[in-house]
Amino acid sequence: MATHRSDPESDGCELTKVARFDRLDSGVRDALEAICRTHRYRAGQTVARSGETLDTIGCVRSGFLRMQKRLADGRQHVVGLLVEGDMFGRVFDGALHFAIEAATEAEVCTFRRAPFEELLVRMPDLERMVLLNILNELDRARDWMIILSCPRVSGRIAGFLLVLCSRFAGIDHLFRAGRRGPEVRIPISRADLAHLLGTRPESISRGFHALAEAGYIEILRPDRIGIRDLTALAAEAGDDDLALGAGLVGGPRRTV
Amino acid sequence: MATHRSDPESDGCELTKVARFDRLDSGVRDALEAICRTHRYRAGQTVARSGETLDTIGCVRSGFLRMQKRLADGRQHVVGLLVEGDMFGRVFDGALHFAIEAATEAEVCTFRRAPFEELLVRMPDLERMVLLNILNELDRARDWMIILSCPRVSGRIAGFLLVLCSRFAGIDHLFRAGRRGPEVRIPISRADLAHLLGTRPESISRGFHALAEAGYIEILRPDRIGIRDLTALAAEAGDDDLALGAGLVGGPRRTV
DNA sequence: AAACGCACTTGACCCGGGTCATTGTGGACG
DNA sequence: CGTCCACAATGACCCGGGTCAAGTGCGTTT
Repeated sequence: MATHRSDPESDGCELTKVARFDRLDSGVRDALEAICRTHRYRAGQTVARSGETLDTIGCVRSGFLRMQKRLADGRQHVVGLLVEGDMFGRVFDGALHFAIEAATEAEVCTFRRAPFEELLVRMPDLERMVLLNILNELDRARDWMIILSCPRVSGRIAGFLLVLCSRFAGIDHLFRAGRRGPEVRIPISRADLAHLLGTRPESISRGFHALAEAGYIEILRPDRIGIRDLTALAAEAGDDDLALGAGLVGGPRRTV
Repeated sequence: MATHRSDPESDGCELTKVARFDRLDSGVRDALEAICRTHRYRAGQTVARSGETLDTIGCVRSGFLRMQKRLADGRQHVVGLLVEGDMFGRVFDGALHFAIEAATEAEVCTFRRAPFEELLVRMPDLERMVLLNILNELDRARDWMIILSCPRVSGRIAGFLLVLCSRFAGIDHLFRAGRRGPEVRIPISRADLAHLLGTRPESISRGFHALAEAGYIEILRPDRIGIRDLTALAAEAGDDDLALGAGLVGGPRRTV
């Protein structure tokens, strides 16, 4: 990691615990462990700046990172979230086109770039995994474009909730079955959500309350939403096949 | 290619003419040529349907393809354009998540999938190229999200024009230096443009004329736009560094 | 040359949401 | 226990653009 990164603590790293790596054979994994370090970030800390050329490849172990681009007019747009298991950084080349920040407390493990790329060349399995990872990311970006294309803010929120549901299922501090249906935790503020969905905090607020009034969701707390009608949400998002469920935030859609 | 594809004519293929392949050594290229066929499509023809599992990897030789997703509510959203040199289809796995149609007359060459993947495994250079291609696509998708995030339609149009300019520079039937500045050809209809930019044809029209009234562009013909003030366009699009210029429609941003 | 079709343009109307301002609300801290 | 502060919610206002409906221009047909 570049040194300007307000140096979070750092220590070793057990890759076996990261789902995405458990298919690799242990030789590859051992080689990875050797060039891996773990870093911790507090919410709001910068992980990488736009334009920066990272000397590492990163992998999120816990928490959320957001990728965002600051625009000339001051607008700031989030182009994606990174959650547990997601990788970032550029293999073989180049500068980032967006900044990466911790959206919540987060653990990130990093591989030094040169040895990582060497490994890539020597270990086709690993290169294959990286390639599939990137394909996944591409799919998520496209799904995200579909969500953003929704003309009404409430539709975009609905799409986002669907994504959260499918992504968080199984992670019990983010997704639980309440007595009246599933509940998701929104891990980011209204302001971040607004950036994410291309709108303003006020409209996010209005959107949530519109969905609540329609009976599709229940606002248990600002950051805790009860899902009451999944199908209606999908319709609101304009999603025909709940395909968004696999969208935006991580989750391998295919395996090696 | 799957057989339902209203069979365009097809013949051999000279890969050396496709810019993206000219860095590969001739051995790899010969191997590719052996599994390559060229197909021609008329504007509007379907190249691949959403959900279909292509048995080929494709590469655009001329013209435009558009990737689009039809939504439950009838809306239809374009998630990207493919131009000369761009590749599509999925290596190693999976169904397409969107349909691919010819936006204009187009030539496409295809590689049968199984032998292509075999080549990938045997030829690291090729796999590297494919990986970089996908990374490029990802960047373009993110840039496109930035354009789509622009709240005003005129800003989105401005962003689109920037992309066209940078992408078309050098292709003289699409981009020429007129006496009062560069001129780009818009290769698709207002209706398509509306789908692309997440709006309606009427607003596209109004947007163009707003930019024209501001003096940023001149509408020589509906499909032929004179660029008068590149900087103002960039500002309108909210782009701080003209980064969009390398966006959406193809164009390797990095090389092997 | 007249008629037709298609794509683009223009106008009128109205709703969603951006914007600004104000008012809750809950947690941290003295 | 009260103060402070950040965030969320709500209200008022107005502009952009979605929508529906004509109108225009150009190429093609007969």
